[in-house]
Formats: sequence, C-alpha cells, structure tokens
Amino acid sequence: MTSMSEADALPAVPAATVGGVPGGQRTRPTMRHVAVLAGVGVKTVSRVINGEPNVSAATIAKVRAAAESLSFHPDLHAGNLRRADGRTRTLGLLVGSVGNPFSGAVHRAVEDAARERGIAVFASSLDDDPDREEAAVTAFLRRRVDGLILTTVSKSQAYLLPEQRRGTPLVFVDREPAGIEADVVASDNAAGAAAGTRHLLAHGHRRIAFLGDRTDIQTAAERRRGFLEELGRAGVPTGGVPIIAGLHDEEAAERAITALLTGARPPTAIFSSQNLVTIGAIRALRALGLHRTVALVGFDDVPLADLLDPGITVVAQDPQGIGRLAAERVFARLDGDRAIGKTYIVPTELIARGSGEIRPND
Amino acid sequence: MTSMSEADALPAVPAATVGGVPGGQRTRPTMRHVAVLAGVGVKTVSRVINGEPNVSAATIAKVRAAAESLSFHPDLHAGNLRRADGRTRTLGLLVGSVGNPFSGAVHRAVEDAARERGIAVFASSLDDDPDREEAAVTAFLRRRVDGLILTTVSKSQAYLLPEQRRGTPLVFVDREPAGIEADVVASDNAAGAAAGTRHLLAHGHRRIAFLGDRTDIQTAAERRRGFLEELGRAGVPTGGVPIIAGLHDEEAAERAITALLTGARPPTAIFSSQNLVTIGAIRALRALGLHRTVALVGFDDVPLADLLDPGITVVAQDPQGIGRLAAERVFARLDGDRAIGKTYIVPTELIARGSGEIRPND
DNA sequence: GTGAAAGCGCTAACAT
DNA sequence: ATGTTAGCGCTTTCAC
Repeated sequence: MTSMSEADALPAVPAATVGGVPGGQRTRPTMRHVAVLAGVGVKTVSRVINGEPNVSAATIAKVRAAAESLSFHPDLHAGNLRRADGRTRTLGLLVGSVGNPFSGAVHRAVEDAARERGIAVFASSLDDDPDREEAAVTAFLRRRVDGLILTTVSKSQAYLLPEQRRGTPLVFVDREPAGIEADVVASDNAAGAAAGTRHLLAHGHRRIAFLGDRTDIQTAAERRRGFLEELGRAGVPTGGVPIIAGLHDEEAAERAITALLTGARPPTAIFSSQNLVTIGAIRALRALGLHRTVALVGFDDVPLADLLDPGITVVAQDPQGIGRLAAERVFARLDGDRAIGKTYIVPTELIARGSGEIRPND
Repeated sequence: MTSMSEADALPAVPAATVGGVPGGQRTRPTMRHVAVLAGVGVKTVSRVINGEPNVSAATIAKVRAAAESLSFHPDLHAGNLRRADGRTRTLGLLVGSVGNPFSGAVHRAVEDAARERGIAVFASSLDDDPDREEAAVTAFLRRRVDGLILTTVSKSQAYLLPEQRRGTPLVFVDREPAGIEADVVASDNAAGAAAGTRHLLAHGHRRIAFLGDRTDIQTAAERRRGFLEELGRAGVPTGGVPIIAGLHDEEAAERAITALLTGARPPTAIFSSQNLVTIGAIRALRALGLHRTVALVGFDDVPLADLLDPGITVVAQDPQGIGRLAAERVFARLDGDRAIGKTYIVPTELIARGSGEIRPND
C-alpha cells in the first residue's frame, strides 16, 4: 500500500556517536521523518505544516502528532529555495548602534511592524564606519533578506543598485543615500535645528554657539544648515558665530564647550546638534557653574532631561515614528508598490524644559 | 569542449516582465550563471567564492570578474543545506525589549562578539509575555540559528530539550530557566540587593521600603530575597517592612510611592528594584519635595543619574559583561564544549551618588 | 587544477 | 484527499 521504496526509517543509530560524544546529538527530523511516522507522504506533511487545504481532519491529526512527537520544526530556508515567492520573511536593519536609545527605539518600532507579518529582523550596528556598512549589507544579502532598512555612512550606495533592480525594497533612515534613488525616512533636521535656534533667538540670544558632529555626515550638515539659515533670517551676522564641528562623544564635547565658555567672547547660548554633545554640554556647564546662566538647546532628546535642573530644552526626534514608517515602506514595496523613491520627513518637536528659556544677562 | 548539455545561458529575457512590471526585476544570479560567464564549472566558482585552495590564479581572476559583473552574492542558506557543519552563522537573541537600555547594551555586546566570527544576530523583544517567548523561539528554530541566547518568562523551558539534544547551544540571560539545564548568565541579584540595602542600613535607616516588580519573575524575586535577608542580618524585624510588588512602569511606581510617603508611618528610605521604578520614585520624591529627605537606592543604573540632584545611588548591573559572557558561552559550545550547564554570575557594583547617603532625620 | 553527479529539506507541478 | 517527481542553489564526493 505505502510505497516505501527506500525503507530508511529514521536513522537513529548511525548518528548516535557523532563527534565521538557519548550521548551525541540526534539528527534533526525532516518532513520525511514525520511522513514515515505518520504513515503519509511528504507532501501531505507539507500541507499540514503550512496549513494548506484539502487534508482530512484525521490526517491532520496524525501528522500533527507525529511532528509533535519528533519536535519537528520545518526548515524555512530549505522551503524558500523552492517556494514561488522565495521570501525568507527576514529583514535587515542597520542602525547607528543597537546600544543607543535612538537606534533602540527605531529597532523596536521596526520589530513591532515586522512581527505582525511574521518577519524576523537582523539588526546590526554601523558605528559610522563604512567598512561596517559594507560588511553588514553583504551579510544581509547572503542571507537573502526580503528588505533592507539602512543607516549609511559610505560615499555611495550605488553598490545596492543591482539588488534594488532585483526587487529588494531599500529604505534609508536618518540619512539620504548617494548614487541611488530609494525611499528615505528622516527627521526634519534643518527645520528642527531652525526651530531650536529660533527659540534661543526669541529669548534674546544673539551670540549662539553651534556644537556639531562630523561634517561629512549628512544629518549633521543639515542641522548646521538649519541653524545658520535661521540666524540669517534673524539678521544675525553669521561670520563670527562660534561653530565647533567634529564632536563625537561626551568627553570631546565637554572639553570643547569648556574651552569655548572660558575663552574670549563666550556665547550666551549653546545649540548642540546631537545627544552626546548635549550631555557633554550639560557637564561642562555644571562644572563651570553656568548651567543657570548659559542657555542650552539640544537636538535629539536626552533621557531624564525633565528631571535635571534646569530641565533640558530639546528638539526631540521621533525614532518610533521613523522606524514604523520605514517598516511600512518596506512592506508596501513587498506588497507591490513600484512608486519611485520618495523622502518621508518625520517632524521634530521642540520641548521647552528650562535650559532653553534662560535669557542672556548682557 | 565544455559539455553544456543544457545550454541555458542566463535566462535574461523570459523573466523581463515578471509581475507584468515594465522593467521588471532580473532573476538573481546563481553560481551557474557565474560559471557560464567565467567559462568554468560550478564547483570551481564555489571554490573561489569560499576561498578554497587548488585554483589557479588566472581562474580565480576570471571567476571574481564574472561574479563582480553579475553582482553575485552566494546564497548562504542554499549552501548550508548541504554543508557538513550545517551552520547558518546566525544567532537568536531574545531580550526584554530592544528598546530599553539594558537590553540594548546586552545586544550590543552579543553583536560585537558575534561579528568577530561572522555571525549575524536575530534580536527579538519579549515584553515579559510567554506567548512572545514561544513565537520568537519558534521563529528562531525555523531559521536554524546556530545558538540561542534567551531571556525567558514562561513557566518552563522544557520545550527546548529536544533542540538542546540536537546540539544547539542554549544560554539563558538574566533569568534561570525551568525544566532544563543550561548555561545561565545573570547579575548577582540577591547579593546586589543586599549590598544596596546594607548601604541604606549603614546610613542609619531602619524603615526601608521595597518597591518591586512582578513577583513571578525570578530576577525580581531574587532582589527581594536579598533585601529581606540583609534586613534580617541587621536585626531589623521584617514583619512591618513596606513591600510593594507588581510595579512595572514609571506611572504605577510614582503613584505607589506617593501613596506610601503620604501615608501613615512613611519610610525614611526606598530601595527600588528596577529601572523604571527608580525613575518613578525620583518623580514622586521630587513632586513631594522629599528628594533631599528620603534616601533612595535603585537596582540597575539610570541614564544621567550622576547629573540629577541629588545624584542617584544605584546598584549597577553590567549588561555589557552579561552579553559578552553569554556570547562566549554559545561560541564555546559551538566549538565543542560539552560541559554541563553552569550558572555564571556577573557582579553588580554599588555606585554612591548622593541619594543613597541621605540620613534619616527621625 | 578542475568538473560532473548526487543530494541537502523543502515546495511546485503534476499525477492519481 | 493524497502521493510522486523534479528541482531550488549550493556543497559533497569522486572522477579526471
């Protein structure tokens, strides 16, 4: 009746001493094992596992029991090899660092959107290193992710063109790519910086220092542009504006700000363009006893900023919104959207907490 | 000369209108495509791609050029299907939430260790939900991860026994599993809580409140045990000690602490057993103007704790150390370590910053 | 130094 | 309602 042409009932013994280990690991059960145990064909097992129709209730029960008793888990990759859509139900996410709060929030939002669709996400940290970008993308592509959400740092992302042509959705977050057109999801960096600057101007400041990150990072350049343009609109001559760039961590920021405030013609207000720089600024101001004298507005929110004294006024980003939107764009394209690449701007929000409302005492 | 029995040179045209899309996606190049283009056999391509020996320099160059011109990326999963070790070079990581600082730091450490070995990591958030635990583990297993690093919440992890027997390394972080023996990496919760409690006792407190998380979470229970045992050692009767459990977010913590401090016989000190509870405590103390009166020690560090006034004294964990150790254990087992499961305790550190050194003014 | 054939675990396309 | 065969892209085995 059953055509067991090759009667290889579960090779239990041959693998019993794998690696010379006494109770060595059993070989992993396959659909064939389940099929033999349930007394059905592989295709029937496949149908049951995948919830396909046209299987009798009795057969379903038999197969389920067999799979359960073997602790069978289907191999998704093996299936994808032959499956029509070839989808791995996997996403690649490249963020600044999975260890920082902004990236973590983006990651969480992406994960939540992905989970609804049964999609798993590979996350990787960039650390603003072009080599890491390349390594991470390669690792993702070899694993055949269905889509890519990327923060990038290298000169050009043209290397992704072939992959894009093959239909892999690409969404760039936080920074715009070069040499390729695709969806981009980012904060309104220039407008946010302008709003923060306007806030300081409105509180009477004219001599505002800008503490910036690496100038070759697009996000940072945009914030600087927004700052300078707002000063221009207010008629503040931008020639003598103290601008310090290349700040990348708390310590460097603290040193730079200390030097600035103890030097000639110190500013009455500081606009810091990044998280860690803002924290460095807070430390420097505290150390100099100027935290109630010099105004401070930071780009990007800082944890517990409202519990500090004074509270830190910030231009808050919406990492959750960025992550959610990025994921939605990937899924839209997986669902067939063929529109040309578009840039989605996620608004920032100025949150006044005290440090930005300090007035100059000239 | 070349035996092109089936002369299917790159099917360029047939796939040109996939999905009815005008410039529809090209089909993804395989080793066969590269082989045909380079004028060699597939096995030779495989050798070059994998850096195997016994290929002439000229052939290597030809193959590299062909692969490059096609933007070929080998399919790791297809290879793994037949490969002897069957490794996917992938890890599954289940943490509290990729959006919180503790998990983020663990994740980063795991990623760093994994990257050195060319291993990619799937990260997933648990949210203390048993269903999520099961869903995440299933998703990992279907994708054939080489190892699992898990924070768990369900009653028993015995469902992982078959997978463990098949040789998949399992490392539990933060909490001990039930129904299975495996490596565990966790903070010294009881000892840390005891140290924090001792600190408050040493500063003269006798009426110390304990603000705790869900009691069914092992970590939380351990911290509570350490707290109570230390009180016992100090001869403080534990009968009337205010203990509030089940706190899970800032708001609930703030409400509970406000009620406690405005009620009858308020404590002179608070020991909060968790991050968010500590923050809720800070807010409550601030709102009541008691932040310089009631002492506070929190378990787990809080961002910017040193910039608050007073600074927050905490029992800091070492999430980076936890992540690194967990990854090391997975790799040790992948490298053949067959030792029985062991629990690795990562020490905590009491960091005095002010809030814990406030003395009672009875 | 190189390549042809078989097969990994699964699904597609057909049987029946 | 169920089973059989071929084949996904690669590595293994073994031949040359």
